[in-house]
Amino acid sequence: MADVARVAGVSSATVSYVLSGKRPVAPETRAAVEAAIADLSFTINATARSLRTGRSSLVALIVPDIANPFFAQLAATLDEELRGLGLHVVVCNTRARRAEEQALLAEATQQRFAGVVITPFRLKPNDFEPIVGAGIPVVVSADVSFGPIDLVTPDAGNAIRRALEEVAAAGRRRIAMIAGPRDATGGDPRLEQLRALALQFGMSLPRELVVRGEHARQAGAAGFGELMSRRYRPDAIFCGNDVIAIGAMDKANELGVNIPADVALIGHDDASFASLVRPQLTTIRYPAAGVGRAAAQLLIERLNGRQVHKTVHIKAEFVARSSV
Amino acid sequence: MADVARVAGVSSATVSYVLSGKRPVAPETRAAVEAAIADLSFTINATARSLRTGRSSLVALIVPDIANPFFAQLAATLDEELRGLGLHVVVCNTRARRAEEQALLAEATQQRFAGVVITPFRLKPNDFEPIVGAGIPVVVSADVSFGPIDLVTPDAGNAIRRALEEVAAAGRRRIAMIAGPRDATGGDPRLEQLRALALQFGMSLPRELVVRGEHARQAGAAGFGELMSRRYRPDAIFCGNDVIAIGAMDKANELGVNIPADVALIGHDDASFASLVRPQLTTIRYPAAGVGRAAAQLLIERLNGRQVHKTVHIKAEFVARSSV
DNA sequence: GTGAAAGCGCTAACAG
DNA sequence: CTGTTAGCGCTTTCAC
Repeated sequence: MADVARVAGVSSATVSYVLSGKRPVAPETRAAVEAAIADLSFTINATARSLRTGRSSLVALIVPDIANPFFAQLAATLDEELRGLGLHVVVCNTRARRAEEQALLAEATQQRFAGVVITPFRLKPNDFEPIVGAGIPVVVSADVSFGPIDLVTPDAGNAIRRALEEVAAAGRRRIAMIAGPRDATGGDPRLEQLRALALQFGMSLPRELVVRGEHARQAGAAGFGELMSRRYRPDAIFCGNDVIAIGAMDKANELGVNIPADVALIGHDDASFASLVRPQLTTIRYPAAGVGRAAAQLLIERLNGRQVHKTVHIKAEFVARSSV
Repeated sequence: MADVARVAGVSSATVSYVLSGKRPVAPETRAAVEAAIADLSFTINATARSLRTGRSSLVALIVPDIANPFFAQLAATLDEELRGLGLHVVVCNTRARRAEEQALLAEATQQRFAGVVITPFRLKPNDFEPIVGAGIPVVVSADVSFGPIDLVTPDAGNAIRRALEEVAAAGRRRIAMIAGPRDATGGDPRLEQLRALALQFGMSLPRELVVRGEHARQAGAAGFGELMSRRYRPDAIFCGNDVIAIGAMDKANELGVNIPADVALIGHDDASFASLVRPQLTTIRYPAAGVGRAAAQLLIERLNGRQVHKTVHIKAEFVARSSV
């Protein structure tokens, strides 16, 4: 920048103002500066700018698995929403591991990121104290609250009710669930909610019909196999997410179990592949794009100075396809 | 850091050395510093460090569509490979638009990123001059070369030959392709290569059996519809990638065209959903994880000082499933 | 084993 | 409309 100033015969402040437009610059001066910039193929140093202004143009998106289409879509939407403000999305994979979640939060703090959007998996509310203390806006996308952190969370009651109606209408009574791991923070709200609502429908979700594993295809297959080996076999299985449901389908194929004739299968999220598999997956749609937009909105408001906590509920929706 | 130094009763240089371990520090001094750090919940400012050292810990991954499972997987792998070196991946979506590709390259330059991995779509080789001139290592993952830039590229000859064998064995002769857009850089090598090899098999790929569109599901559907409306109907359709192939399947369902009885369908990439759809998609597998590892490797070598250009070929592989 | 001090490249008062 | 200048917070010689 000093070089540019010299070549253009002006001060470096003027160069800065030409670049930022934060104060008027005479046309000839501006032209001279622009010529010098082109001549020297000068590129402003965003690092120096960030140090000086204390503002970064990077937002971290911290998720358990970027290869999961739900999170990939979330990343795409967030990017789309934030790009207009000159913000970029740094995607970080935690593989659902607590240590990596912590490390990434610390990293975001060190980098003085403009903000963080995170789907925590094994983090506890007080893990957020340092980053919040550092003044970095954080938005959590999760089923459970993390205290004072802005939250985007599903409102799935109706969708689950609709699913149960459908299941009941098909004459099914023996509900099971392939849920997430026991040590995920907040337990498994999807499980609790399903259990509560099932009771209202006169069905039960007994402990022995709940199996657990990671949110992975493999775990879905294992879970399904386990449930099929029970003396009391379920006739409808809810899954923690669609990836698990796909794994369950894998195993059903392998075992020659017919879906939905022998057992109904209900996913969660409506990931892009849910309508691709056969039978097409009946699922609780939780729209990644909607979540991304809400998270972006919340973040932007914080960036604009909002101080009070806010929660946004995103309505989930029952999508009837062929697996029930 | 100055605060920490004051509280610990040492100089800020010492604090820096405690943090970096770049020179020995007496145990008591170190303890005092660490206590002060904890007391003040001090977090090092990565921006200031970057400005001073001229090194960033961020690598940009610039792709046409992060929601495409191929690129999502690429992102995940790159992250995994680079994390050990303390590098983070900034995922940037170009939506295949030249203007966005250019803007993102410029942004990476301004941010003085440690490196860039990019799948260019409408960029020309000289678009890379500024960033390369700025000394930022760039790795391109593409079918065509971008001159002096390190390249990860498919070696798909055998896989395509195998596909053609299969098609020929099924008694099919009328090959078609749903290719990418005409204005993509380097034209469409997948098309050229298919055409050349088809000739060797005594089949032809006439111009009127090539339709074009974006690498999107919608475009695949449109392309399939167009091909089905031809007087000279194909009996085997190759697709530019799996997303296009899925779109073609959508349309086949809609039109009541049976795959593979009426027409065979061959995808490209083996994206995660290829084995999920019914019929399962026969495809040319181009392994995203392999590409990611190769790109990471190339980048790391550059970071370690390699100056000479390098190209890595990743073997593609024919995956026979049910759509042929 | 430790400290003093220069300076990375920029922005934003302040002054004219 | 433009210039001067003081740092932002760190790393790294150089000196002790």
